[in-house]
Amino acid sequence: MARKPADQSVSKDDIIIAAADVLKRNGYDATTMKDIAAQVNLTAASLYHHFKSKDFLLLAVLEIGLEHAIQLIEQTLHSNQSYAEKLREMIETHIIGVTENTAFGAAMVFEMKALINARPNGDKEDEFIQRRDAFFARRDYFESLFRRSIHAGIEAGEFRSVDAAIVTRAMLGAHNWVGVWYKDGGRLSGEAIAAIMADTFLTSLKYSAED
Amino acid sequence: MARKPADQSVSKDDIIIAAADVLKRNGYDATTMKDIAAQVNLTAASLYHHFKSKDFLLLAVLEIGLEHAIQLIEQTLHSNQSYAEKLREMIETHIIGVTENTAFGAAMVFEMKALINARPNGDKEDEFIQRRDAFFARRDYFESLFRRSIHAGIEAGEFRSVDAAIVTRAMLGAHNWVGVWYKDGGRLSGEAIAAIMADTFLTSLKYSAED
DNA sequence: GCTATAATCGAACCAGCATTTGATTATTTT
DNA sequence: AAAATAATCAAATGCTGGTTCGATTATAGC
Repeated sequence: MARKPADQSVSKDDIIIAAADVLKRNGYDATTMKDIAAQVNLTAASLYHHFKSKDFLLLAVLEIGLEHAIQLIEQTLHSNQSYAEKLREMIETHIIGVTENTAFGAAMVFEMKALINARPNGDKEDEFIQRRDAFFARRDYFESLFRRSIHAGIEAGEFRSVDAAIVTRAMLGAHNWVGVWYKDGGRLSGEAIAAIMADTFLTSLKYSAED
Repeated sequence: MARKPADQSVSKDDIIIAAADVLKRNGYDATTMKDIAAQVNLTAASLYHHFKSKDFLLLAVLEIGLEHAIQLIEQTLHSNQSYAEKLREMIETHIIGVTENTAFGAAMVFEMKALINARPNGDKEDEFIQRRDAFFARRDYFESLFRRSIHAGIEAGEFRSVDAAIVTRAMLGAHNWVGVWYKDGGRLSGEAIAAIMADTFLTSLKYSAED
C-alpha cells in the first residue's frame, strides 16, 4: 500500500457519488470522464486508476444505488406489523429514498439503457457482462420483495386478489418516475409524496365496498 | 416540386418511424444517423435533406409520439360515461398505445434527457428551443388531461378526495414504465395489462368501506 | 533512507460520428 | 426538351471524448 487514501486522495466512493451527480444532470452519454473528474478535482486520466472504463464506472454507480435501495427495503421486512402496514412502509421508504437521492434514483431509470448497450472491448468483456447480469439479478430480487409482499398480503386475506406482478410494476414505475419529476423545495416534501402514493396503492389493495 | 414522394423516395414519416425504432433499441446517443439512414436505405447525408439536425429528428420523433397519445386520449373525453368509466378508458387507451408502439413509448421515457440536453448551434437554435418548449407545454397538457379528469371525478363525488397532481404522476409513471418492460408475446396482452392497471387506480379512487 | 506501489497528471492517440460540400440523378412543370 | 428543384450520395471535414502511455509525486513498510 502507498499514498494514504485520505487527504488529497479521492476514494472510489467519492468518484461514484460525483459520477451519480453529474449523470443525473447530463445523462450517461452527455457526461464526459472529464466532467466527473472535475467534480472531484482530478483529471480524466486519473479515473482510470480506479475504474477500468466509463462503463464500469456507470455500473458501479448503479450497483451502489440499487444495493442502497435493497438495504432500505430489507430493513422494513423485519417489522411485525400487518402486511398492509409493512407494504406501506416499503413504499414510503423507497420513495423517500428516491427523493433524498435523486441522482441515483434518476440513474436507475435513465441509465439502464446505457448499461444494456455497453459493449466493453476485449479482456474486460467477460467480467463486465458477469457483473451486469448480476446487477439485473439484483434488480429482479428488488422487484420480488414488493411482489412477494403483495402475495403474502393476498394469502393472508388482507389484500384483494390482484395480479401481483403487474401491480408491482405499476408501483415501481410510479416510484421510479418520482426521481424524474421530483424537485427539492417543491410543493410537497418527499415524505408527503411517499405518503400519498403509499395510500394510493394500499387503498387499491385493501378490500373495498364494491367487492 | 420534383421527384415523386412515392416509390424510391422515402417520406419524412418513414424516417421518423425508423428513427423511433432504432432509438428504442439503442438510445439517442448510441444511435448514429447512419443507423437510422440504413433502416430506410439511405445514407446519413440524405437525412439532412429532411431534418436540420439529429436533434430536430429526435424532436420530431417525440412530437409525433406525444401528439398520437394526446389524440387517443382526447377521443375518450367525448364519451358520456361516468367520470370513473371515462378515466378507465383513458388509462387503458394510454397503456395499450404504449404497448402497441413501444418504440415511441420508450422514447418518451428515455430520450427526454437527450432533448433537454440538446444544444443546437447557431441559427437553428431559436427554432429548436421554441419547438422544444412547445413540446414540453404539450406534455404538460397531456398530463393535465388526466389530472383534470381526476379532479372532475372528485368534484362530482365519484372519487374520494386525493391529491390529483400526485396521483396523476403515479399513474403516468406506471404507464410509462410499461413501455420499458413490456415485451410482445409475454404472459399478458397489452389489453390485459391495461385492464389490470386501470382497475388498480380506479379501485384506489373510488370510495371504499374504510372511509 | 530505500523500495515498491498507489495516485495522479499532461499529452498524445485515435476512432467514431455529426455535419458540410459539391456533384449527380430523378421528376415535375411549362 | 429545358429549366427548376427534390432527393440522393460519396467523400471530406472537424471535433469531441474515451482511452493509453510515460513520467512524476506521495506514502507506507522495511
